[in-house]
Amino acid sequence: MKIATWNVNSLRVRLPHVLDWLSQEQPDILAVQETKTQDADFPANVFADNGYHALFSGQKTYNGVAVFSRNPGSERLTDPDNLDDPQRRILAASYDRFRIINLYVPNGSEVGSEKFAYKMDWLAKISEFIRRELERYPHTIVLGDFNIAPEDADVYDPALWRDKILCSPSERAAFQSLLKAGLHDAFRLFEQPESSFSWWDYRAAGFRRNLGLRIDHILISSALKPYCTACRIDKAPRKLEKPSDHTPVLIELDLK
DNA sequence: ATGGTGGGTAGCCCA
Repeated sequence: MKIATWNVNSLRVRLPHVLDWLSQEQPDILAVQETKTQDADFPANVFADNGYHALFSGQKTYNGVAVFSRNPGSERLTDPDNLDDPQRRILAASYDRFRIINLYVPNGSEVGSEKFAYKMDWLAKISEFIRRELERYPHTIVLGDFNIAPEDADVYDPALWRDKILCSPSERAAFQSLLKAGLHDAFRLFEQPESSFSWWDYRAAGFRRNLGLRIDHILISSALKPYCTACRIDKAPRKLEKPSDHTPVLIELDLK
């Protein structure tokens, strides 16, 4: 079983890349972020034609999340009880053997800014929500664009990024607090190449020079951890013409 | 040199 996450930075623009990737990789689940597509315009029929069910929670211009899956999902949730937020950043749903929680964590702009305060508040509330979900659904995968590089090893130049947005101690503490709820960073369960990143700035030829950060993650619950057999970053889509600035991260689960 | 590029959308916001 293959499960992936990808910030596509506009589903409309990236539709050919997403369809090609689904056809090549044949994942069971693909969670995407930054669809920038309101629900009325979501191209669900295109995915149905390609053998994928789609759940989505979108808005105009900004944000938006969706989950594509071979089998239909159920118990869709977009608005946790403790989070009153018009921004479409979360989509949870249950599949045959596990629950998926797809997150588009706020970027936060700059440490200390109003958007940073929103990010930290959002993270605290989502962390509490995830704690409750884990109690109800022990087999859970939390994945998405976390907009947090958890460790210096996840940053091309840790000195340059020290205390900066995506790398600040409070963001990293929020990430650790998520793990403490009973989740594991699948990427770090396996040996990985050095300088592995999931996002590269469009500016300053970031990808060509591998000036990236690992901010897209797949966290698996303790109950699922024994069944996770691999986790990797697929850099191929980032090499295409007009790519997203993020590239897919995926895990393999051997649930027997 | 607080730059640079890209998406959505119509003069900017957001990443």
